Amino acid sequence: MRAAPNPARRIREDIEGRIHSGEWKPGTRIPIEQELAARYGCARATVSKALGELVAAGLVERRRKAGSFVAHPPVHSAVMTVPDLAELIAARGETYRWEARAIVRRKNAGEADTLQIDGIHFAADEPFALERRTIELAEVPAAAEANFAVEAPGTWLLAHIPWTSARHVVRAVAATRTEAKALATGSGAACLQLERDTWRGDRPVTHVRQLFRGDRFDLVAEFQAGMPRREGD
Amino acid sequence: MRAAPNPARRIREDIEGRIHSGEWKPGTRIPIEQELAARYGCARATVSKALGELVAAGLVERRRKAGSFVAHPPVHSAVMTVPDLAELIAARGETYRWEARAIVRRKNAGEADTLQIDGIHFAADEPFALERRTIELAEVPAAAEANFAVEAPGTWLLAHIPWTSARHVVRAVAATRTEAKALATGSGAACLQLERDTWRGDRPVTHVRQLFRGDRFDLVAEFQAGMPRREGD
DNA sequence: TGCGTCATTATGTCTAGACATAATATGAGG
DNA sequence: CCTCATATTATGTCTAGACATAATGACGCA
Repeated sequence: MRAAPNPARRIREDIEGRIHSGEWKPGTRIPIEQELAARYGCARATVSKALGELVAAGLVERRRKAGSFVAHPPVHSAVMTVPDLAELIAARGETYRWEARAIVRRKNAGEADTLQIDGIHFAADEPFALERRTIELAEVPAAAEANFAVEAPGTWLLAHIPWTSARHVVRAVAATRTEAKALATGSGAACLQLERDTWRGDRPVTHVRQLFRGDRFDLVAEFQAGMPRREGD
Repeated sequence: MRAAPNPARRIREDIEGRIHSGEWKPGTRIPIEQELAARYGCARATVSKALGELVAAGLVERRRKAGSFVAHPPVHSAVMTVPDLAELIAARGETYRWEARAIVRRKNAGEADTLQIDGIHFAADEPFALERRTIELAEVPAAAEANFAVEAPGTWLLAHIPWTSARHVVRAVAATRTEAKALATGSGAACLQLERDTWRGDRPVTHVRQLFRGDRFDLVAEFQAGMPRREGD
């Protein structure tokens, strides 16, 4: 007879429950793995795996010899998804269109060439976001061949270029007169500005600045204390 | 002789490297676990563990029977830290102050009581953020005893109340005349609005709306493709 | 008392093998 | 040619045992 279909999961959820219910407060020592193994009737490796997942979730801390402890107040962080605009707009049921305004290849003396692209993302034929993007041609030579007049650079890059780290800065700004005109809104309108720098290793790949009309766009971030879960878990 | 001090890690880093270098492009099939085990001279469980970590990192997808594949464009998501304002301002080297404007206990017929708190966060005696918070007293009875005229509710809640999930919505809005006055800025100024709903299980704990002057506050989010690593790994 | 050493302990990692499970590929029958 | 049942296959999970490693705490010596 199998003890249970999913011991590791059962252990994880049990401990999660005790932490969330407040039964085990931050700093509380969790029984040693041997004991948990005995209690749940499984191997120590299974307990260890469950605890490992709880560590990854930020709920538990482990120290050799000392033991496992309930982690101190979960860091208040959230996973923000920065979607590909084409997909996001399609998901809303509106037709997406990209319109390039200017594509400039900049030859920097001594430095690497860059490609700078200005354009507008449309949703249902209304301007949705302004974008200015800089691509480092040294890191992304293939970009010189891509036709950004037709395909949005974000979509193209996502499909072609691997990156390893990114930094986002979100800020509220007032639209300048030019920006307001391009976004079909009033001068000084509140806009959400999203800046993103992307690197591969320690070398910059691309920089984007996207400007959204504040009344047309929200950024949503979710956080599950416990697990950065992937679907149906 | 031991094969190597850290096979799992070696495997993970090797595969990571191949993906980031572009040698294995998105969609590429990764050799089956048996073969990797043979190649690296270790047990299949070890390979499986390494692949599991790469899945958690979003670099790899695994499908039963089909095999393991290099994941398609890493989901463009980022970890956004939503700091406690008192800490954030202290970290800037400015003095923090909370000023409550109105504390209202709302008795809702048939529903649970709520506590609504309006106030302002100050940094260096300048208004930094407006806040309106609603606390569900059914979930947080202790809140009735707390003195929110003195202590900021966010700080108090973080220290006292466990939560399990949160949802954030970030938006750019124009300040109303009242809001602008409270923030010492002009009417219609672009502000970053952060709304946060927090739950314990499926029951709401608190709702906050914070309004920041756009020229005084950024939200920064970082993302490391590869691993939501914790220290020195 | 104070300090360095060493045994102990709990986690960290790995192995070899087993069985479960889901999805694909194959083949039989219509 | 299409459809459904079946065999195959690669991942998913678990076990029992082994050894590594780091940190603690106890012991003994100065």
